[in-house]
Amino acid sequence: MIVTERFPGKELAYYRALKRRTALPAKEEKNLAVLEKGYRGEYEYDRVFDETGHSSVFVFRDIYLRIGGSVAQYDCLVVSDDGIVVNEIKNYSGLYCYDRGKWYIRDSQVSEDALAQLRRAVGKLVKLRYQVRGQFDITGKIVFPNIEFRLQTNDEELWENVVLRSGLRNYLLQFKNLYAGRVAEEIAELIRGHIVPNPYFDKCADFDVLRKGLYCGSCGGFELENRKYHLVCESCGSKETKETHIIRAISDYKALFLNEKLTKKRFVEFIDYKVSPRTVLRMLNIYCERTWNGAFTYYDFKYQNFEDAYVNSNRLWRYKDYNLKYE
DNA sequence: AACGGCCGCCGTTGCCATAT
DNA sequence: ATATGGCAACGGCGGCCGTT
Repeated sequence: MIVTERFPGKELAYYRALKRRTALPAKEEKNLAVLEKGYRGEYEYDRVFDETGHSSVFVFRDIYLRIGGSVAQYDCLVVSDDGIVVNEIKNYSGLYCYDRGKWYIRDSQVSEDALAQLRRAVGKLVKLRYQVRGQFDITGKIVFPNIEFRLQTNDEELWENVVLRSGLRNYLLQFKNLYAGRVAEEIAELIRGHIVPNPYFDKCADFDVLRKGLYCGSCGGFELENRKYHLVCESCGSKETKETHIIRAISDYKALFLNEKLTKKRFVEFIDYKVSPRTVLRMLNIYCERTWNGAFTYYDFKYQNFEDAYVNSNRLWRYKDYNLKYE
């Protein structure tokens, strides 16, 4: 069963939201593409794992663990009575060569060393196990979920530590035979106790240079006709409720201004007063946790992101979206 | 200088009319 | 029935000002 769900990370969410409202410099555009590709790989891995089934084990997706003063990121941890399996997911594509600790694609060396990362990730957990005098196994694999990935190496140790797309289904199927009882519960509890938010990303966008307003969820256009209940995109004709637009904007605001409080005043400025402040306030009170602070009342989005709020807010939508993208 | 009452500011809420 | 938004009332807080 899934203990922690995977969401697009802070950095990916930040650049996605930023791209909507500014022109990204080439360097950031490239960074965004790398992040998107990585996320697609994790998504593919999750998809196959969901298909093969994980009901008998505990699965942690995309977590950061603070162990002994430093924080390590884990793409996926599988916990059973046997112990912990670490999966480091790399969505590489193309022909990669590995030779004595170095990775190459075509003639250039790859900056990261997946095997070293896996060893570090496992090593951190070994340290944690030592701290609690635990008695369980910790193993790991590098998973390459991209069908276009080819690996060339004579290194036996590496081959023992990788799972290719062709073998992914079979690899994940083995977890069906594992069992999570009392021991697994304890390990899962131990892991849960060390989870921290991603400490490595704390960028904050420049409010003043961002394009203000609301944009179409289908084509991204900012030219919207303001009707009652709906905003209609003037370029593609998609019609979305004001509620949908506001949720999307709250989600973007959260991704863009990590260190900034969300206040109503700031928010209506962010959406360029496209929806009446009265309605905005109602939405904030539905989708956010409010903290009273005298003149400085602020709101915290209850959901991970737009999709999370859109799908998991259990409200009946009297007025529907007519978004061409999803039809 | 310290205290306290008054007032205005600003954000929130209640209520209502209206559109769908 | 429900979403929206206008309007007015409400309430917390800080500043102002007069009194002690």
